[in-house]
Amino acid sequence: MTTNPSDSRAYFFKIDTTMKKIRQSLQKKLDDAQLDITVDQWVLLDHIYRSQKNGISQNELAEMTVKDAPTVTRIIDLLVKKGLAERAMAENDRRRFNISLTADGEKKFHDAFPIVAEVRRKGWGDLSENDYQTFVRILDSIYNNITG
Amino acid sequence: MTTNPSDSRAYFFKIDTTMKKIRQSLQKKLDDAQLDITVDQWVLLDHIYRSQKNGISQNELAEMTVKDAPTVTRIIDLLVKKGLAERAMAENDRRRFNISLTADGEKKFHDAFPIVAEVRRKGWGDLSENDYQTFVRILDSIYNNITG
DNA sequence: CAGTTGTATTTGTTAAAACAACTGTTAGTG
DNA sequence: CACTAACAGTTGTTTTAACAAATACAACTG
Repeated sequence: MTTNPSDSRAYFFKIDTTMKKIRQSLQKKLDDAQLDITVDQWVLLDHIYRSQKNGISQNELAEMTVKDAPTVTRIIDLLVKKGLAERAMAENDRRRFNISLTADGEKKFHDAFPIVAEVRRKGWGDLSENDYQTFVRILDSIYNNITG
Repeated sequence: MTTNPSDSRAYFFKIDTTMKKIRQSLQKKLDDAQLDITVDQWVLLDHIYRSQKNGISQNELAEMTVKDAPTVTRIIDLLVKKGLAERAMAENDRRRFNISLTADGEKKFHDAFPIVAEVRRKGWGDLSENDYQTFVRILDSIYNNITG
């Protein structure tokens, strides 16, 4: 990072390019393992898995992942087509679906998780716990400054 | 961020969602100002502007922005269609184009820049210079760990 | 209880991402 | 010089992003 005034605070590019590299690396490893899912499908799979006790709506998934509703609809279409997730009508609100994983979906989660964890570890390298807390604090702060 | 072991180091989501919010916010402000460009078009516009002395190839733009060559081809198609950029045959290599901005492209850059800068400032808020250096160090480190 | 407002999801469209396959040009090797 | 490999860019296809508009249902208001 230079001290060129027009570059200072040009952190957008860095976040963006770093995230792109992470996505590319993760996608490649998922492909290599022949898991037949994309990174975005993994992200939804992960969120569904973690909230499976109650079942989760598409809108909730959209908000958590910062995707919009149509995007979530289409990714879930793909997950359903692949037999990894299913839509159950919510009994108290017929507009809503409760999304859950099928047995195959849970298996997929468990197959993919170690790969994701490995990329995380590799990316983090030997950065410290202190770094982690600072990093999270800054990201949260940017997030809140932008949305707030 | 919880201390749940399965969540620790789940920094991918945070980078991803923060970047999405930044993009959404910036896109909205570009739209509000009726600048008629997307965030990705802005990113290319910015990189072309900053390397305009020598003229830059599509491949170089692809590498800098971590987009692949077809994506760059198509975004430049759009910039050219909008009259913001132009392709000049490189005189010493007929495979290559030197991409540069038109007068309208430079005007667009100057019109959009304050908006981008404002979103940057808003996102950064009152985080410190020290934070900035740490943030950049960590992002660079992750980038290198992933690609290296 | 009719009418409005709000919510959950889907469909249509344009832009962008990434891979594969292709054209055309350059460089290197025998 | 012919042959091959490497390089720059384009085209085709599937997935994701995001807006707008539509459908269907729920909740509120008078």
